[in-house]
Amino acid sequence: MTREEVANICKAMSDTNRLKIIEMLTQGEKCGCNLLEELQVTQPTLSHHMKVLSDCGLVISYKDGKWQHYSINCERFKAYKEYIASITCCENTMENNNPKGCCGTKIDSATE
Amino acid sequence: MTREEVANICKAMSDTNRLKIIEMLTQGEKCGCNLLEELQVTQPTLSHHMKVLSDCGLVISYKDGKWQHYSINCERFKAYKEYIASITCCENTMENNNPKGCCGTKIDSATE
DNA sequence: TCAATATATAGATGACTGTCTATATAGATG
DNA sequence: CATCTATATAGACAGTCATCTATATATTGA
Repeated sequence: MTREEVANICKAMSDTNRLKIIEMLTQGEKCGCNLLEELQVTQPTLSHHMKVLSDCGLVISYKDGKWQHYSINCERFKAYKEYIASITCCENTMENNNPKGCCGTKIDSATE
Repeated sequence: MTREEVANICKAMSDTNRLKIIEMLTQGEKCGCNLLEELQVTQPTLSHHMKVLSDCGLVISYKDGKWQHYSINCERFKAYKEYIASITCCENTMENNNPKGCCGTKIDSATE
């Protein structure tokens, strides 16, 4: 997953309404009208949010009659989780040297 | 961590330059001039990015002479990781019922 | 076929964002 | 003090975003 893809996913998740949608989808797939009931937005606004979530690959959907069913794209979200997990801090620096507390590791290179 | 805080962190991470900065800080703390060397932006733009990362609590800094040292706020980032980890999909739904593949779990509630 | 329902698209608008140039502030050094 | 270096602030600008209203499309059911 490229840095740009991660940035796009983060952008999609940078809205509280979309975060709420993702949280709801954690419980399993939902159709648009189900999601709409829980959000204080109009239907076109929800449609816009679902497009944003779909475009970055975080959400997948299929049509079933007049309903559009949405769910989290597990594989895609897993890749995102792995990127986030790779952002370490205390985990891998405290072992080496830690002169100034939790994150205060020394700079190993030059320029100082 | 509230949904709004998560959204703010995601927004801060929704820019490739800021993601690169975070990746660099994974190796340990860095001063502004170190970061600037690796990015194709002007110094005021970097300053802006560091403010965004600081304002959402993802990055902390201290002044040392004329240098400003930045590092990842471990606790804050850990809380973010925990939120992301709580967004489950296959992990907890496949055990129950899974009629349509990976994410196609049935809706347990009403409205259909 | 007609009406109701679910969803998408088009277009508008006010707010926010990433970037720049210009300038200010502050510490280090000769 | 004067100069260099590191960083921050101010202001501008083009682009993007979340939201709305209005409207179109598509499916279901009487």
